[in-house]
Order: sequence, then C-alpha cells, then structure tokens
Amino acid sequence: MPDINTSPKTVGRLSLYRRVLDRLAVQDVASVYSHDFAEAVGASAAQVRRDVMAVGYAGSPTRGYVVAELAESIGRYLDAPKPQNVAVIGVGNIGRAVLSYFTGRHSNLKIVAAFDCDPLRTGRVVHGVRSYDIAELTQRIEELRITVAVVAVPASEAQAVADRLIANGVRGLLNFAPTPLRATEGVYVEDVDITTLIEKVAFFAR
Amino acid sequence: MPDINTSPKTVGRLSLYRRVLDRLAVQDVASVYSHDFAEAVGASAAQVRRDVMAVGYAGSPTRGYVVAELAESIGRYLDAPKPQNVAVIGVGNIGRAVLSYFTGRHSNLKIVAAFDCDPLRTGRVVHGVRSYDIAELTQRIEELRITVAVVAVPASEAQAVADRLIANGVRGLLNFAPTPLRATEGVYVEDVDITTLIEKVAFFAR
DNA sequence: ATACTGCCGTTACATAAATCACAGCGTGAA
DNA sequence: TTCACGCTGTGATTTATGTAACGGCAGTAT
Repeated sequence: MPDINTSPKTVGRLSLYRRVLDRLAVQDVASVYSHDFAEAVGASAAQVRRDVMAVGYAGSPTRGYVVAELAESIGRYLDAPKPQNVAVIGVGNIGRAVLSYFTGRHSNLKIVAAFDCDPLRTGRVVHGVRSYDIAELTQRIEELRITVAVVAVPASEAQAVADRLIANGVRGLLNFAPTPLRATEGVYVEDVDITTLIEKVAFFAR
Repeated sequence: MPDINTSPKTVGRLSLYRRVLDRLAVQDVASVYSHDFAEAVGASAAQVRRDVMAVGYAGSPTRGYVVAELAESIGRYLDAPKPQNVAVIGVGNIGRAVLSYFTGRHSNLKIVAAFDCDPLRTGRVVHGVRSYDIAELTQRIEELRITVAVVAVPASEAQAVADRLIANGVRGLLNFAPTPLRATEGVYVEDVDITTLIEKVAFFAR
C-alpha cells in the first residue's frame, strides 16, 4: 500500500529516518521519543510525528517509537515488494561517485548496470557494476528489468538519454546534468543541479 | 541590494535562468517571451515573471525580456560584489566530481582549495585546484578568504568538519555527506543526500 | 489619430507544507 | 485505586509557495 499521495518531501525524510534508525539500532537504542529523534534527524518533533503517521506506525506515549519496529514499518512503506533495479548513465566523475556511494549498501535498490558512450569506460566493471556501451541500452534495460536511472551525462545529451530511457520503460530519473529534464506524465524526475546548488549556498552565505 | 527575503527556491531558479539565458545568447537569441522562456527552463510563465520581478528587471510587452539585459540583471542580483572563494572538503569521488564540474566555469565563484586527510590525495593539484592536508584548514581559510564550502567527506566526520568550517568563518555549506548538518544561526546549509534522492525517485517510480 | 493586439507587472487566490495546540491514554507513584 | 505526568496522534492554524486573473501599455495596422 504505497500511498502515492505522500509528498516527495515526506518520502525523502522517511528515507533519512530509516538510516538514522539503523544507526540507533547498532548503538543498541531500543526506543526514542519524537523529540529526541527529531534532534537526530534535524527536524521538528511535530514533523517527525506527522511523517510517522504517513507510514501507519503508532508509537507509545511511554516508550516513544520502538526503533526496530519503526525502521521495519518505514521499510515496508518505502520499499517495493521486489527489489528495484537501477542504472547509472554516464561513467564520468559523478557517475562513478554514485556507483561507489551506493554499491552493495542497499537491500532493495540495486545498481545493476552502468552505461557510457566512451569505449574506454565500457566493457569494464566499475565499483562492482558492469559498464556497457550506450548502444546496448534498450536491450539491457529490458533484460535487467531496470526501472530507475541516474542520469550523469553532459547537459547536451541529457534530454536525449532521458527520452530513450523513458521510451524503454524507466519510470524514475535522478538527473545530475545541469539542465532540467522534460518527462512524460507518470515519470518522476528529480533534478540535482550542482552549479545551482553552489550558487544558492553562495547567495545566502553573504 | 541582495534581498535576503528572497526564497531559496527562487534563488535556485534564478541561477538556472541565467545559465539558460547564456545559452540563448550564444544562439543569438535577442529576446524571449516569458512563455517561451518558461518552456526552456521547465517552469510556468507566471513563475518566470514572478521570479524576474524579484531581481527588479522589467521586460517589454512587445519584445519580452531582452536576453542580455536579463542575464546581466540576474547576475547583479545573485553575485556578490566581489568574487566568493569556495573550498571543497574531501577529495573522494564526489569531491573530485565537484572540482571537475566547476573549475574555471564560473566568473564569480572560485574553488580556491581542496582538503583531505589522506596524504595520497594532498599536496597535489586536482582539476586545477591545489589540495591541502586538512590540518591546514584554519590557516588556509583565513589566508584565501574562503566563505563557502562543499562538504564531501564520510558521514562520520561531516559534523566535525562543518563545525571547524563554521568556527573559521565559513557562512555557507553544501553538504553531500549522508547526514544532515547542524549549523549555527546565520550559516546557510544545503543538504544533498544522494541515497535519499535515489530512494525518493525509486518510490515514485512504481 | 485611433482602435486593437498581445504580453508584462502585480494583486488576489489556491494549494502545499510546516507548525501549533490539545485531547487521550498508558504508566508509575502515592 | 486514584492521580498526575508526559508523550503520541491529529485537527486547526499559520506560513510558504505556486497559479490564475486582470489592468495597463508599447507597438501596429487601419
């Protein structure tokens, strides 16, 4: 029961909550109050309670949230029933960073392929992920059942790549190219423009 | 006259607008209507007009916005009077990606130093930027007048690094570590958590 | 000269997101 | 057993953010 009514912001926070909960579990913390947990995740207590409400978990007034249970509830809520396969398009600096960041660390999301147009970067295994020539895109997407892609190619090629991905059934895009991507209805796109982010920070830094 | 009342979202869009305008200028486009420009930046026409209002530029009913003039107005609005110096902390995959992404491309923001604790990554020049040992942080920040920093270190060290940066006068942080940063009042922090972003995309991709 | 045609600037409205505030309840102490 | 405490869940409120609507005006054609 994935409520698609849930706002992207809430989903993002829940993802963070889960990781913080995992860290607490390692530290043998059995339960936390919304107040303390809010501190740990950098949000307000009310915000935490509201987000937790979305996943349908209920804490107790005396113990707060049971760490293991809440983590498990968030997982049931966020994760698809079957693991989702992810591709990284573009094995430049950012692509490699994503690969190294993510590989083997996640139970329900697996980066199963990387693609590039440069022969020097294909046919190899980068951070544990096989890298294919972009020409094989259509074939591999189907074969590997890829539904999510990380776009890390130059701006000039980003939209063309995105169009191909979408045409082949990819439903979610995380875009690092410095240009916003157009997508058809039903495809979720998250643009992460590093230049814009630095400029924003610089603006408010003065 | 930098209106700090401006919302971060507007500032982010203005940064994007400027880059798209520069692209249009290269293509010898003299002027654009809000409608067409909105299409190019992936926003609504009303949104564009509203954002442009914030920078104090006025278009004409007949020509729309004059590309060169609007770009210049946005620059005057976004850019500090003197160029701002930026440091990258952590020369791993993400740090290097930021360095290669940004170097030499921006007129008003200059990455003037990189830092790492690994001797193999320091004392060298990476993508045109000199890399120092983290021990030199305090000294170099003052010497190079650094006011903005990109944090690209492991989560376990991110907060400690941020505290040092802030203590030395850095006022804006772009954080790629998978943990939210706490900062004192007056310091602007933008968290970019790649894991969270991929999970969010994956969630809405199903 | 004058009426007409878009498009911009701006105000008013709608939606989304975060915060506040309080009722309800389980527990521990008296 | 009863009371008081403190935390959660949730409706109400406030605040941010985006969208719609409309007056006004520069230019053009008649």
